[in-house]
Amino acid sequence: MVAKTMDQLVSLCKRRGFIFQNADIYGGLQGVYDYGPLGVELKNNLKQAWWRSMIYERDDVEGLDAAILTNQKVLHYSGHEDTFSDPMVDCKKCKGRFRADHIDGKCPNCGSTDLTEPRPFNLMFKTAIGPVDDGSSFGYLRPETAQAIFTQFKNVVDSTSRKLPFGIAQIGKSFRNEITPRNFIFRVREFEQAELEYFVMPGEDEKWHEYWKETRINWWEEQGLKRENINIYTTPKDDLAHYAKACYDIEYQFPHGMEELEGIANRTDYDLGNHTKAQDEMNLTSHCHANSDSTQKLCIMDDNNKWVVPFVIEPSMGVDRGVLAVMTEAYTEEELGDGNSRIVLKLKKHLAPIKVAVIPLKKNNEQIMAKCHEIKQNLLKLGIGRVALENTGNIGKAYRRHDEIGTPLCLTVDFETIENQPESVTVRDRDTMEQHRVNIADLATYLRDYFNN
RNA sequence: GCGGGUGUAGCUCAAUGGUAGAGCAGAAGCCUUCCAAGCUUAUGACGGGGGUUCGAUUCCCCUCACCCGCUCCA
Repeated sequence: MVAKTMDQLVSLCKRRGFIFQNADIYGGLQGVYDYGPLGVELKNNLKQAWWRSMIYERDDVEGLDAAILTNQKVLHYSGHEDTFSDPMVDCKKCKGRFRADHIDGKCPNCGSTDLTEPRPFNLMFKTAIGPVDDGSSFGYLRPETAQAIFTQFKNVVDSTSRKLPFGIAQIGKSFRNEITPRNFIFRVREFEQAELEYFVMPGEDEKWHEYWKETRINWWEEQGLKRENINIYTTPKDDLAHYAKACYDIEYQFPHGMEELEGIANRTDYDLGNHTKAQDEMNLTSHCHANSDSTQKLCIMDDNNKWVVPFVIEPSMGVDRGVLAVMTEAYTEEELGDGNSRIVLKLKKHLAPIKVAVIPLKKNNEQIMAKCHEIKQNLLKLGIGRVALENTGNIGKAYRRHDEIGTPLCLTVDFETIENQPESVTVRDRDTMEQHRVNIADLATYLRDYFNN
């Protein structure tokens, strides 16, 4: 049966080249990981699946790839500078918030001792911009990709003639100086997000919030996660982030527990309200930061020719967490009888790092090797993804190796291939281990059908 | 950040105050070899720094990283 611990996954990731500790040869860097040869393929495939479903398969979402370096004002008006700083405690009685190191267990406001535990805020990475590092010119590494979507809202609307509802999607790195990175790539300091900000008419926000919850659950199931391993957590009103009216978490049964994979928040008009100029004219429902610096009105014309600041529904996924989830789900240890077993990564085929392995039955036979090279070159033209030539020289090892990295199909060139007509190879299925012969002339059609279904 | 634990080869483990051993993986080679076969050859480690000691992988201190709990939420 399936026995999976984080240790097993970490071991597989290193052994096979999915994920390595960053700066490994110097002892590592806490909460930072690098994706290896197979990991980068898997992660790219997952991001591509997201991008396809968000943008190519829809008519109402545009893409964006904004900078990581962020103008300080963006994160000032977004509220991050206020809420994301030193460890803070909240007074549960008067709701005051204080730096943990400035008080000693007692609220300086009302005297209550009913305080929350110190919590880390403002974990943003600050960096000097320009040649002189005297503190006069600095920016931040973005702590989330979302803010650039809000600050570029007007430019996107103006350049694409969008009407509500519509969305802007973005994938990219974000940085948070987490106090406690933990659980492999689950909580890290440099991570990748895939975020959609979906702009809707105020009043229609709750409907769309439900819509995106269902849509995103379905997408995760398409990535191979079993519904029984997914939990939908509805954040209680009292625990909601300052910007959210409501929030669902899509949680997944990771090796270390049921934890958040994606958040789907109703952010109302808080973000656009924070960043817009002329806030007084906007009929904002949120309590926004007074903004004296913005140069644009972040609103859109509705059907009645009235300007409106849209509400925002935000499905925000952790890409690294997604990689961890699909690997967790796919990791399978199977008994084969006689004390024999194999590890199989039963990834969905669109996610598999290597789509097809071409394997010589005997690696020191020139004819077989030549045929393998020829087949590999021809398969590359299909555009189905990475095709690997596997020449370890032992057919059983090659199959086990590709089981472990999730390669869906192995093609083996044997003596029959080079001696008989028409030329054929065996095709071996990762999950069933069954194989059958396919003529080389039919391979292109066979593989296209296989990978398109 | 606090408390607890761990760190020996690519992976999984062993031994030891006298300078480290195995299985598997990886490399080269032989074999008409379809589910981790066999044989030959070569290769590979005490996380880092300091201290005690004639001598430290082992004992002590510091540091780095990972794991568990508190915490967190992409």
